Amino acid sequence: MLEDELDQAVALQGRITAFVRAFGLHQPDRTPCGTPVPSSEAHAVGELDRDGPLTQTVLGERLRLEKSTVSRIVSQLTSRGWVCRANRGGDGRLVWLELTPDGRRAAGELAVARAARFADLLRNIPAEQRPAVIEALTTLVDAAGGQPATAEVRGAARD
Amino acid sequence: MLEDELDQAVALQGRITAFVRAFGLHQPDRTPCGTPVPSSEAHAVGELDRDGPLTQTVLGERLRLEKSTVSRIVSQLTSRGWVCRANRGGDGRLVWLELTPDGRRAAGELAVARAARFADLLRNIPAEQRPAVIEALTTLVDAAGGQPATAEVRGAARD
DNA sequence: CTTATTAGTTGTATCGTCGAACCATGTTGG
DNA sequence: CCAACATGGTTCGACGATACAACTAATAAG
Repeated sequence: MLEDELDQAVALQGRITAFVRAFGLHQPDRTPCGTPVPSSEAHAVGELDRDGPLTQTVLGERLRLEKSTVSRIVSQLTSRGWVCRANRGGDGRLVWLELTPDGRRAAGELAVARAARFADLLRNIPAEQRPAVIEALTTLVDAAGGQPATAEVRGAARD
Repeated sequence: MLEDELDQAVALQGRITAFVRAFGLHQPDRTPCGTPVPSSEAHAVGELDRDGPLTQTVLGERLRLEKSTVSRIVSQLTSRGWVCRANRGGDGRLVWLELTPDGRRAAGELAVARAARFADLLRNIPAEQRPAVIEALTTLVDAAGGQPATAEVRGAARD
């Protein structure tokens, strides 16, 4: 590796860890929305709200979580009355997940809280730099996504 | 809020959550470095390696963690033989943290693993875009840091 | 010298995730 | 047609990460 590239890697690492810490991505937070919602559930709800009914496996792929984890999250959401598990025809193994009306309402409230949080962040970025920041993040996601966190790679993540 | 700003906030949110998922920032991973190291410990070691001896409170500020959490992490690191707690003179309440030789060695190995991980990421970004991405992340950290995750704000984090 | 204040520790609770073992349901190949 | 394999989910057990509250020990303030 060239010197420059190493420097850049170190810089990138520093920026990302700094952002994780500064933005509080560390903390196992509950999102406020009437009743506090664990963030893993909020993510799942958001995904279901965005892209209609999904099977658990697909939801897991979207969230990049193990099927066992997804199963648990979905159980919590159903006991909250936000999601219903259905076995609609065809393949009897598939569990189709769909938001209930309550779930859709909750999804909306969560989206608002989320938007507020990010709007605050945005407000601290000079307007003329905003498009560049969003663009850069897109690039970053592409770079990270092309190389999904497989078992071998996954180990070094996050540090 | 203007329409544009809302759109941007939504875009920003989408990009950030996508990155968190794609890069595996979710997963409570162990970093490989001979023995697997929990990532919270890896962060602490990295910080101590970078900026000499620190007190626990200061380390907590750097990592943005509660003092109780820091205390626990440090206990794990000392039992691993990587950090020593010292009561060097002056204020008898302060616990000074310093890496042992083993700790420094481990810090080095972790740094290498980390660098490799980020170098991989970087490799997927076209060379000419790299400086822009790093620059954008710096902007983002500034924006997030100016508005530290205080108790009230913290709730909506991460979602 | 009594009363804060500050640094850390310990106890308790919750969240978040994984991997392995297991059970259905489906699919495939003799 | 049935045995062997594959696939979607569930349950179990383990561990990591974090917060808050209650507590101790040391120091600073009055």
